[in-house]
Amino acid sequence: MTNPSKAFPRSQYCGELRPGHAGQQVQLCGWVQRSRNLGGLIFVWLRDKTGLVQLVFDETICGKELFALGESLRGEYVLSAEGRVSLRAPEAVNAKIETGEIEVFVQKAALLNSSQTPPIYIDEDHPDENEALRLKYRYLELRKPSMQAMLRLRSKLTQTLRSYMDGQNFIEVETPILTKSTPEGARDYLVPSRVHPGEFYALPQSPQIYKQLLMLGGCDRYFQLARCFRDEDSRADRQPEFTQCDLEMSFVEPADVQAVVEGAFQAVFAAVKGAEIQLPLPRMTWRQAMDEYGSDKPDRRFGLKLKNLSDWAKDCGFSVFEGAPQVRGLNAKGCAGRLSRKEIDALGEFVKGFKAKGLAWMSLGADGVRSPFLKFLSEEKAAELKGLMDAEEGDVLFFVADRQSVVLQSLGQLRLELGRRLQLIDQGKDDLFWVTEFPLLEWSEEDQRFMAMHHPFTSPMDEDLPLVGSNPGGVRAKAYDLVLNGLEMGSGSIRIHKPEVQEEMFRLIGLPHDLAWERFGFLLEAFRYGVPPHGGFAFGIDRLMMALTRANSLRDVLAFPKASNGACLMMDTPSSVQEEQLSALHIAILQAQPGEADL
RNA sequence: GGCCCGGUAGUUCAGUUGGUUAGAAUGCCAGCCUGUCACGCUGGAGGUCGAGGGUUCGAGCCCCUUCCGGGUCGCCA
Repeated sequence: MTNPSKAFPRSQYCGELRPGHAGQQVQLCGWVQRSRNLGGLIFVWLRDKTGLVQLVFDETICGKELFALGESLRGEYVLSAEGRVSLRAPEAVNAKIETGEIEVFVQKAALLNSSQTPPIYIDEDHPDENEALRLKYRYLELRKPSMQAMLRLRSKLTQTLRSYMDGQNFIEVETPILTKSTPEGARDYLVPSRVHPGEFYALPQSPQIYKQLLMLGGCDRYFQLARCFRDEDSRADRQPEFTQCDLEMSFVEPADVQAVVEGAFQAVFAAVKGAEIQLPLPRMTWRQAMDEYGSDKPDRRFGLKLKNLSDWAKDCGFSVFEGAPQVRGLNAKGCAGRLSRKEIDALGEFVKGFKAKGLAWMSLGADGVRSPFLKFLSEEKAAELKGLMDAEEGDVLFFVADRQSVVLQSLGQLRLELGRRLQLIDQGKDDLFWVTEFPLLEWSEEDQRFMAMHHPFTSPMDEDLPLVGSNPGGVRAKAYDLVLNGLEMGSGSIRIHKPEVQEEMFRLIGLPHDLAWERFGFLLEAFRYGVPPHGGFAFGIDRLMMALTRANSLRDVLAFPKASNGACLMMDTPSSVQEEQLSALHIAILQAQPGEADL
């Protein structure tokens, strides 16, 4: 019995019925997927979260009254039905549905609810249906088998994580959602205080400070499936609220944290995919990732590595290359026949989107070498270039000359674009690895100061401490990211636990002593009371789901996602509130309400 | 904030050089049909062409503004 209810008895779920149930009396509940009325015989597909089963209304068996009920059924009507499971004749078997070898002859049924004609198709045959409609009627979309499978997978994933973390001696602690605004980093969602006029809570971007305080609190090993909020524009892989598996450990170095995280991924892959992951995972330094792939989250499922040509370019004869701080190239192996001149020009436009001034190229076709800049090169330099690029007939070479950040980003993005266009990515493969030794700081042109690359509590690497005074930009951090198929799964670090190092860090990012104390005083004070060395990690559950299911968007792995502008189309939120609510919160709206502007 | 794509029946879409009453499929409604499974057959209803303005004798189509959805750059410690 799958349902103890006396009012709505249910002996099985629809999708569970098999030939072995033949002859049994079953009680089912579900929604009408489709009905086919042949006149004296009606076939109805009944659907629940497990799948479909065919009900048969035969007037000679079910009687006139029940037959009339069968005739009245329409899509998404809610039905409870009782009947006898019967093997179908061999020629009547439907191999397309799991329950296609049997059907249920209805003997009793009750119409529990009718339904309007649904605005979206509740099946897998219309995947490209209008996204806005699907979001508005998300509760209908959730009835689709693919959505049900996603929710089950997600539940399995979180159950696996909780059980694994528990086994590793972690305790789950819930940290506040109403917390303090942290000016470094992403914009916060703010919550006005009624009791404290003019003051605000912020929703957490991550439980970062709380988890460090938990280490101070002697918890030793903490984790949480934490909801996090960032008020920044969305992307296909970025939602304003998301869930992270957040963890922190005391008395550890990077390898200790990484071992726990690796184990978690191994457990998850085994549980939800039946896939085995070999540990320890591969590691690659940030420097190597940037040099070879132009990205700190490289997709290594295909080649096309970047080559540094800066030394070669110094006296190459082509002034654009000679005058640039850096020149790098990548070799699209064997693509001369697959990329037309028009497509190469389009790729030139593509890299301009990443601030590159242009894309130099060289095509080594069967009919000879073509390149807009070949005429500037001596035969010797051209030969050198081919050698450096590992070029042979059939290849197309691309080059960008600019300052390092532009060269790396534009070529890194070009590499991904080529991977997609030329379908170089092996979708059957999962590539999971660590990127380590991130820089501690990152220079911000906009603010003309160093910013913490990870966050301002990240510990420098011990061997780089002497560089802090002379070359802050060269200091590496005990910071590490986990990358899966070119997606950043998460990041972590060992934290600073020495007050004097923390003060130095605030100095490096230009945060004056007074301001640091104003913002993080509670933390700095706490650090005076015996901080254990500690570090941790956080990885996105949503992104992990996206990678596991090969989804193109986070919307596909969330029960109730937001649209790209952050709105919920189903509830139509954010929305305006009553004047009294605003005044209770001491808030006045300066601009016109949405919708009033055009009056 | 910038750029690109889209918005026509409940739904997915077509709509020619600007030209008669805006079409198809599916869904919906009615009738017929006892082995369908994308059931079939017959008939019917269904439209603010996202909204506003402009050009024109005439606009779904051209122009301007704007709203909505998707993608992306900036942004995302």
